[in-house]
Amino acid sequence: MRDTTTLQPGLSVDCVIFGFHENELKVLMLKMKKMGKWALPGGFVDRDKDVDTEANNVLKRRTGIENIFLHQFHLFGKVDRNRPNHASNLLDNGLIDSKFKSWFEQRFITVGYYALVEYANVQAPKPDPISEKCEWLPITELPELILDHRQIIVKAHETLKKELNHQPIGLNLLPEKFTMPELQALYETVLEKKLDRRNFRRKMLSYEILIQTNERRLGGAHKAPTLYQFDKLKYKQAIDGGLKSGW
Amino acid sequence: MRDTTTLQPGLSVDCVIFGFHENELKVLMLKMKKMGKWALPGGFVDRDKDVDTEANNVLKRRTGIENIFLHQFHLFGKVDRNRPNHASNLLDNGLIDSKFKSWFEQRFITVGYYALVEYANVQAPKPDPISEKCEWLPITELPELILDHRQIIVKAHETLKKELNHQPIGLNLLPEKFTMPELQALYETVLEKKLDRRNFRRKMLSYEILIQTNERRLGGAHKAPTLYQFDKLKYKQAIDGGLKSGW
DNA sequence: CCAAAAGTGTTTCGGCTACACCCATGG
DNA sequence: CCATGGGTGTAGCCGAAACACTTTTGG
Repeated sequence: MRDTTTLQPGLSVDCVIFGFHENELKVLMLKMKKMGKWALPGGFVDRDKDVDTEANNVLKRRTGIENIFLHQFHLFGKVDRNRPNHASNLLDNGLIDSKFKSWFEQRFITVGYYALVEYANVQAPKPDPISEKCEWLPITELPELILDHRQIIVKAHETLKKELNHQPIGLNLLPEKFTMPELQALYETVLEKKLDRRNFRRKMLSYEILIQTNERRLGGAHKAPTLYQFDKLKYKQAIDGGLKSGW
Repeated sequence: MRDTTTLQPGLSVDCVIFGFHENELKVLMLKMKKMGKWALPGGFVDRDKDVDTEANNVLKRRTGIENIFLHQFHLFGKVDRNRPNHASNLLDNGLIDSKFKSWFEQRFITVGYYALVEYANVQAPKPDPISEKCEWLPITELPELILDHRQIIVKAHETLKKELNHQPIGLNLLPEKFTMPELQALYETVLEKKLDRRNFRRKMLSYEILIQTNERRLGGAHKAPTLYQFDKLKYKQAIDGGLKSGW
C-alpha cells in the first residue's frame, strides 16, 4: 500500500474463496506475520473502481484466477468490528507503517464476496505483504481469525447452502472432468449431509447440465466410474434461470 | 444535516419500504423539491453507529415505525452511481448548502434494505428537508427516480419474491386481523401471478402460523369470510427456521 | 470368486394441481 | 331466490425417497 488518498475511506472487501479437496471444503486464508492469526484475503476499494471490480482483483492477486463465479453476499457494518484494537495490533507487530495509523484506525465496513475455485488450479497462492503464508484451511477446523472473519465465513457458507437450492455448483470447483460420486461428495460436503447415491444421480442428470464422456476413472478398486463434464452453456443458463427443486 | 464530520464518508443506506393497499404493492418514496424526481428514503451512517441501526433510523424517521422486519439485501457499489451530476443537481436546485458540496461530490456506495410495513400504520409519512412530500407509489407505475433508485427497487422486489419461498409474509404488512382472500391477494401481488384459492388456503394453513378467530369480515356482499391473525411466535419460528416449499 | 462400488429399475408416499360441490350473504 | 364469493372435499399427477437388483472392477 503506497497511498491511501486514492482509496474509498472506511471500506474494504473480503473474499471467502472456497475450494474442494480430499472431500473437504476449504477456504483460502492468509496467516498474518507476527500476529499468528489468520485472515481472509481482502483489500481496499479504489475511489474510481467498482466494488465488484475490487473483489475480483483480490481474487486475482491471491490465486491468479479471473472471470469466475464471485458473488457478493453481505455487508458487515457493525461499528466495532475493527475497533478498538485492530490498528494498534497491526502497528505493534510492525505490519504497517506508522503513517498509515490513522487509516487503519478508521471505522471500517467490509463487503463479503464468496468464490468457488478449483483447488488444483491454485498452485501457489500468494500471500500479501503482511502475511507469511497463504493456504487452504478446512472450513471445519479454523484457527483463530482476526476481527469478524469467522462470522464472515459462516455467513458465506450459509449463503452457499441456500443458493444450492436454486443453482448448481461444481463448475470451477471440480476438475474439468469428474465422476458422479465425486460431484455427490462435493454436494454432501457443502450441505453437510448424506444424500442417496441413486437419487442424486437422477436429479443431477435431470438438470441436463452434464455431458457424459466415454472415459472412465481407472486405477481405483472396484468398478470404474464414468467421467462427466459440465455443458457450460446449459450450466450458465441454470445459474441465470434458477433451478426449481431444493435439497 | 449539520455536520458531516461525524459521518462515515461515502456511505449511505436506502430503504425500500413496501406497503400493501388496494391490492397494489406500494413503495414509500420522497419527491424532491425543485428537481421533481423521486427518491428512496435514505440516510447517512454515523461513524459510531451500526449500519443496521442507521437503516432502522431511516425507517423510523419517515414512518415512525420501529422494531419490524428490515432486511439488508444488497450493496450497490458502482463507481459512477452518484456521479458526475448528482451533487451539482442538488446544489443548482438549492437543496443543499454549498459548504456540503464536497461531501455530496464524493463517490458514494449505498446499502439497500427492504422493509414490510402495514400501510394503515403509516398515517402521515414525513418528508425529509429536501423533499416536498413523502408518499406511497405503486411499484408498477414509478415516475422518474434519482440515481440508481429504480434498480434498487427492482432488486428489492426480486429478493422479496425469492425470500417468499422460504419465509411467510403478511405480518406487519396486513392489519392485525385479515381474511384468507386478503392474504392471498397480497401473495398474488408480490408474486405477480394468480394462485388457486383453495390450494392457497390449504398450503397457508399447513404452515400452522395462522390463528382462526371466530369473527368474520361483514359488510361486503356475499358470504362473510373468516378473520385470521398470525400466531406471532410460530410466525417468528417460520422466519428463522425457513419454510420448505416454494411458489 | 469375492468384496465393494457403479449403474439401473421399481415401489411408495406426499405434496401440488385441478377440479366439483356446498354454504352463506346482500341485494 | 339468485348471483357471487367463501369454504370443503377429492382424484390424479409428479417428483422425491426408499430400496432391490445387476454390472464391473481389483485383488
